[in-house]
Amino acid sequence: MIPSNLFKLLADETRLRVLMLIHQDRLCVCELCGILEEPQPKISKILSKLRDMDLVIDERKEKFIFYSLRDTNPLLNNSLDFLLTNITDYPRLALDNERLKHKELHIDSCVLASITEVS
Amino acid sequence: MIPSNLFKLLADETRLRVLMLIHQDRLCVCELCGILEEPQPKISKILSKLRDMDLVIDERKEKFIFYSLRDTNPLLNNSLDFLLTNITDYPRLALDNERLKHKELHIDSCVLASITEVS
DNA sequence: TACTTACATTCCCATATGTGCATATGACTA
DNA sequence: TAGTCATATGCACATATGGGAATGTAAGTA
Repeated sequence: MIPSNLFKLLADETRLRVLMLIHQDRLCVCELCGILEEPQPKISKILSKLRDMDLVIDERKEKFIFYSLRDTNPLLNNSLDFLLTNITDYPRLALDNERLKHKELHIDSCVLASITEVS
Repeated sequence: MIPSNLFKLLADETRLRVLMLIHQDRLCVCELCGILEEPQPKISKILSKLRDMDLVIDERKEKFIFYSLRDTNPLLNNSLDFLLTNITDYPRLALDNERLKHKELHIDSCVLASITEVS
């Protein structure tokens, strides 16, 4: 992939936040919605685009589909890792990561059930 | 700057090519046009935007204005450095860099004169 | 002062793309 | 088999932004 097109992926704030999260963890759509506080169709469309570009792994577990980032693009990984390393400089991403770590406290109980079962 | 906005800068191919070049060297507009084979207003607009964002240093030498990238944004530097390190994976950028190294061969003689004087 | 050269800017347009709302799909369950 | 929940998709719209052509500006030169 041409580098400017890769950066285009990272140029949308919500999409970047999604990428950061699934770069670190396997997450389903409703978990992402919960952490990011964004509407479900928005998240689904983002994941749909990433799926079309073959950048994610999607696995169904019962009613949920879990997404994680495929480790194939060095430039993508470098960018996300750099942000992760310096996450304190990026408040929004840092907050997302806080919520990721404590995701049980921030999402619906139905999702919580599935998480405990999966993990 | 919010990271997605920084990536937006890198998401345009021509602008990324300009950034890569002035990250490595002090170049005037017509040198950039010569190396990139892009029209002058296009390059000027790109530099104008970068200037507005306070990302470049511009210095006039006689008839020419030389631009270089200001070293202030860690995410920007990390991205450009990564591309530079892996430049063989990015043919277009690699070609630009070839032309940068041999720029005397690719640009107008009037510009050549200024280069030899400056360097 | 007129001219040339390097660079900047304006205007207009085409295009791409993110968003919201509504709805569809598809797997699981009672 | 009907219903529910998680996820996906379609449509319409607003917006942003890159591009080209023409023109403006400003510094140096004859």
